[in-house]
Amino acid sequence: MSNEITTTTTTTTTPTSELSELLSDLVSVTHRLTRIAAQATGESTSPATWRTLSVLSSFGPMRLGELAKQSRVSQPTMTKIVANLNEVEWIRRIADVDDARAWQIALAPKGIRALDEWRSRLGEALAPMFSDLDRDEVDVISRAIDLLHECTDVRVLDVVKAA
Amino acid sequence: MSNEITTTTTTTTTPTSELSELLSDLVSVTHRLTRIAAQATGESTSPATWRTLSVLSSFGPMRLGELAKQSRVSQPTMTKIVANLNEVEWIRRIADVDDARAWQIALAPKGIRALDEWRSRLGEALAPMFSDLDRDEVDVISRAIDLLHECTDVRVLDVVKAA
DNA sequence: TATTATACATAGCTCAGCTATGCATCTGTC
DNA sequence: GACAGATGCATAGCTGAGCTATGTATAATA
Repeated sequence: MSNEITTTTTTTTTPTSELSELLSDLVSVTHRLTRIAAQATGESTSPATWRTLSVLSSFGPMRLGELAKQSRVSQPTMTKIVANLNEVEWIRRIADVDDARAWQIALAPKGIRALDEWRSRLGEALAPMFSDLDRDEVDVISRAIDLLHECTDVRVLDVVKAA
Repeated sequence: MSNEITTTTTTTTTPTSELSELLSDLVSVTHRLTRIAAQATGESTSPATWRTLSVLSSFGPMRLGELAKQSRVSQPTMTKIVANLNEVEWIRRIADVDDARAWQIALAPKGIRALDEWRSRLGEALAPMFSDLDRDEVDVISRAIDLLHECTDVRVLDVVKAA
């Protein structure tokens, strides 16, 4: 590494430089993990689709546009994703009683099953790489994921507006 | 869940089912983070390219094929990436003295700078979302990243050794 | 009722990544 | 040392995800 000069000694605040390195590392390792997962499971379904299903699973039915924001894709992209998901009956479109332009997109039983199966496949594919971890280490990762969820879930919206 | 029979009873091991959930969560949150990063920084350069530069930065010069494995892309894809990187002079191709078919791909000064700048941009873009974290929480994430690195890098090292 | 805003759909493009294959070089066997 | 197969990279061509721009229908409002 080339720019290691700026190691500060403060106790509580995290200097931006350090955060930068941390976050870029995270993005790197994370992206690698995604690729490993994709290759290991021979995935044909796009990550965005799984993310969409996850969002529906976590937050319940919502409009297509909202779903697009949550899943971080453009509205036209979400239109495609939803169309595909509809075709395989992983979701249902429910007419919005208050607004004839809109749909509520809801997870269908098949979608729930598919999501579960995906998670299993993912776990099976990746587990061998993580088999050496002990309880504590798994716990660290688990807590980190929770933190990342917190940080990316809610404020996401604010940051998006700013950009 | 198909192969849950093999869950051992030792106290320290983590059942596959839990790992599955954990890992799928990780992949989800991770992918979201990637998209946030991409959108926030208005990235035009592909993640694979940054990953390639990171690998070179961490492990030093290596062959194109090896780089492909490390970065988890196919060899033809890496050929493209390297061609692009070469064009903007972020890497240099060094003829391999032992094998006229091969090149050693090395990070060039411009590439080092570009990588640093990317990390900064990433940090600046994402830092606001993580500003509320205290030292301990940052530490948890940091340790998780280390663990992930270990778990995903292992074979990488073998591959490196092999060469 | 006419105008503007909003929600989703469609069209068309770009680019990353893949497989299949080609070409050059290396390695091993006779 | 020459030929066969293996290996390293390049090229061709395809697919699919994502985007912007725009269209169409409905809402909201003056």
